[in-house]
This record gives sequence, C-alpha cells and structure tokens, in this order.
Amino acid sequence: MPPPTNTRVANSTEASPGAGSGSSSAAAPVGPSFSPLYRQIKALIIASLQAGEWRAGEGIPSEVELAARFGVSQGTVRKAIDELAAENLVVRRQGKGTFVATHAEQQQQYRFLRLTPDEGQEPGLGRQLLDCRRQRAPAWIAHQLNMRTGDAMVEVRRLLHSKGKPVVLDDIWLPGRLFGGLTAERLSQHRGPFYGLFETEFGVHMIRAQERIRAVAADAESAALLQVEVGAPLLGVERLSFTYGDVPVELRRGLYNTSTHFYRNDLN
Amino acid sequence: MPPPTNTRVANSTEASPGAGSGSSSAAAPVGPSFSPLYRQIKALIIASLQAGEWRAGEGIPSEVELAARFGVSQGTVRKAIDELAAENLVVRRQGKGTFVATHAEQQQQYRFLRLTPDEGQEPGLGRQLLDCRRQRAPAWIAHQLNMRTGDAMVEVRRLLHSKGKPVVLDDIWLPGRLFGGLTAERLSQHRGPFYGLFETEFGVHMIRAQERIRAVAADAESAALLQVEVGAPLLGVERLSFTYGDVPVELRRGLYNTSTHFYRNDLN
DNA sequence: GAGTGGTCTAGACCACCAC
DNA sequence: TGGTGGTCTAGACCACTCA
Repeated sequence: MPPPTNTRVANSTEASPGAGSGSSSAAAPVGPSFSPLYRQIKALIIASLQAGEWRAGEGIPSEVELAARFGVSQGTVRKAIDELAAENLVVRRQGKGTFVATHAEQQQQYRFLRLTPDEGQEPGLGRQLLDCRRQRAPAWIAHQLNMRTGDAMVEVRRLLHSKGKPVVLDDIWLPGRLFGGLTAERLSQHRGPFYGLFETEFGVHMIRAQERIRAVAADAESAALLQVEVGAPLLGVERLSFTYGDVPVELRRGLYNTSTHFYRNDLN
Repeated sequence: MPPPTNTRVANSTEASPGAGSGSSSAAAPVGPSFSPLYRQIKALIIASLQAGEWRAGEGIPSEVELAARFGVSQGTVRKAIDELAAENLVVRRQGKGTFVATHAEQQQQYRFLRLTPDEGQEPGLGRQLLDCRRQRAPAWIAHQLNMRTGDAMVEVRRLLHSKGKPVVLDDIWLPGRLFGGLTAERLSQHRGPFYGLFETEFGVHMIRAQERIRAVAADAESAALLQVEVGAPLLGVERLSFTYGDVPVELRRGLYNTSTHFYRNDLN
C-alpha cells in the first residue's frame, strides 16, 4: 500500500527517513540535521499546543485522527505522544484519550515545590500575598528572562505557611508583556497555585524549570518575615521556569526555612 | 503463526496479555496484579543484570538474540530495553550494541553530585580521605540501610576540594556485608569516584538515590574542616542510594560550602 | 457497542560500526 | 559485508471508559 496522498512532513534537508511499506522515496541522502518522522510529528503537536489549538484540561485528537492528519501511521504518532507524555506536556488516559497537561484544576501540590515536612503529610500550605507591583526589570533579571533592562516586569512577594508558621518566602518576577492584567487583587482572589492562574488567565504553561540552591544566612528583613533569627541558615532557591520552546517566563527567589521541612530530590 | 515453543514468560496470575498474530490464548481473565509482557522481559533482564550475567562496561546480547531467548518479538524486547535505558541501567549505541551502564571508567563526574561552580567548568574535584573504619551501625543508620542495630558497617569520611579549597565534607556509611575488603588503603589507592570502585571491586551498582536537603549552620568540627566560620550556612545533603530492587546500600551525609558553588536541579 | 489508548507481532528499510 | 540499534508501517487483539 503506497503512502497516502496528503500533507506529509518534510525534513529540513529534504530527507525521507526510513519508511516501510511503500516503494516511495528513492535515495535522498541524509543532511547534517536529521530528525526522525516521529520527532517532526512531536514538534507539530507542540506547535499546536503552543498555539493553544487545544485548551488546557481537555483532550487532543485521538491517535488515529492525528495519524490521518499528518499522513503517518498510528505507531509513529504514538511514539511522538510517548515523548510528550514523558515530558509531562500531555497526559494519557486509557479508554478516554490524551489531554493537555494542566496544573490548574488539580489541587495537588505546588508544581515544582520540592518541600516535604519532617513528619506527617503536608496539609496544604497557606498563602499570604505580601506585595505585587509593576517594575522595570534590572539587568540581572532581564538577562535571565530574555528581556531588555528596563522592560516592564511584574514583581510578587509572598509567604507560604505550614500550620500557621511561615516556611517559604518567595520573590517572583514575570515578564510584563505576558502578564498584562496581573494585579494583587487578581492574585489574592485566586484559589490554588499561581501556575494554575497563569495557565487559565494568561495561557502560559510552565513546562520545566531549573533551580540553583545554596545555603544562606537570613538577613534582617527575611528573618523577620520567616520568624527566625538573623543569621539563621536558610535554603536559597533560585528557580527559572520555561514554557514551550525553552522560553524563560518566570524567575523566583525562594528562602526556605528547613527546620521542620526538607527539600527532597530524586536522582536517577 | 502460533507462538514458538519455548520458555515463555508466565504472568503471576496466569494471564496471557494481548498477543497479536496467532489464534492462541482464548480467554484467561486478567488478575489483580497484571504486568505486560515487555515488563516481564524487563524484569528478567534486570535479574540477569543483578546476577552479574553480563559484566559492567560491556555488552548484553542483541535484541534479536534476547527476543529468541525469551520467545517474544524483537519489538517487545526493544520496549523493555527502552525502559532500562531510560532508567540509566543500560546504554544503547547504534551499530554497536547495548551495554551495562557503568560509572567506573567514564571519568566524567561524580554520579549523583549536583554541585556546579559559579564560574567556569569544574576541573575535577580533588579528594582527600580523612577516615575509614569499621563500626557497628547505630539505630538510625541501620534502619535506613535495612540492617539491624549493631550490624557491621563501614564508615568513611572525606573532603572534596575545588582549586585547593575544601568544598564538600562527606560522611559515608556502607553495609559491612557488601563491602568486605574495603580499607582506607583500597580507597586512597583508587582513582576516580567511589562508585566506580564499588562496581568493579564489589559488584554494587548504584541505580538511583534520594536526597534530603537542608540549610544548616557549621559546627566547630565541620567549620574547621571546610575552613569556614562556625555558624556559617552550609548545605546539608543526606543521600540514600539504592541498587537493583530498591535495596538501599549507601547512606551519605554531605556538607556543601555553597559560597562558590551551587546545587543544581532540573525539574520536569 | 463504539471509541480510545495499550500491547504484541512481523517485516521492511535506514544509519552506524567494525571487520 | 554483516551485525546492531533506530525508524516506520500495518494489522491484530486487549483493557478501559462511557453512553
């Protein structure tokens, strides 16, 4: 059976990777930057994700449907989606379909927060908004967020409490161009983690993040807010979060009081 | 085509999972603990790995060979190996074969060490062995290493230096039964990371680990060793490492001076 | 019962490597 | 040139979900 006549994916160097059945595609040497069909399909799906073709919580087309759309076999689409699922961009549910990963509805945890109490289960951290203002980005922030110094930026400061005691002091910086109507009221009214709000209100999905962790001594201000002594050791966590396409969209600086909690990490 | 007559994998509940081609396997309801064929294959391969059937650096049988041995299709073996590769138990190399993952020869980094210098590349950390002795395990260590209090245990203390300055102070505890001939001489003579020695000399592979991180203040002893002031903030990293079958085989307590380095973590 | 993802198979061809 | 992993296809059946 010859390959169907349709919109087939073209490789950057006009290569037609090892296709099975048909007698199509004779030679075509492989260029320097070759990527297999399923990766191209994956990139197309990501593009649709990014473009918001399918909204947050609910499903993307079925595998057969996507296979037909892209003119490939279901197996190829499957492998593409496998990778997307492995990267948490998408969630598969047998018998139901494949869904755009969301961190809005699920009241689980704070997406990237790796803090665990020494004893018992975390009953959910309380949030306390301290500040939210629009600023001009200083150089060191602008640089990390792919902005220019002086660009518009939203600055948020908040506390997280566990059993009434402050545990985390967060400073958050966001590009102004992406978070237009973000105000203190908007933030304080919202229930659930910020990342949920970012998805539903601003269409910004946090895909991955990288953190830099140090031990620091509490200064006067943070000591007061976290109710510890000046000079007490705190975990300083600097987090840079990315959306689709490895675009940085959030910078955080957190100070964690690790006297009753610890930062957990699994290494493979 | 009926399935080949051979040593076929049997599921725990006598279930014959969705096989394709043949007209074999009529009903067979699925039991409570069902696992697909490729996972059973994976388990068999892990068993061989654990048994040391194939030694560290070099290859395991080819996919076709394994498929024949287990009486399944190459695709099923492939999927099993895919997972093993994803878990870093095994490394695939196109055109060459699949190899048991090793952390001995590769003089890369320290397997699980997530420490990065603020500037430049790490030129390799210098090691300084401070102590190595056999002890009886106290309760809190025995508990984490699946031992009984008072069991034999090897205790190691060492420093890691960067550019001549101490950065990491590690205390390491190992079950005595697994590390029989481990002595200070053996450790100091060895080149490269401990985990390499553990593999080649004792056949112990570290597969994964979990860390608990806190900010702590330097006490007198660690301050002296790390050349910082008493009370200086340090990163306290407690690491429990596991071999095949989630068996804990090493406990570490590290103190990191994060004034010129940071702990990096990637979140997905 | 229809639809969706999950598993398994068989066979084709490609890219890489070593001899 | 032959072997190994890598990609792609086509088709079968299974398990799960929901109307």
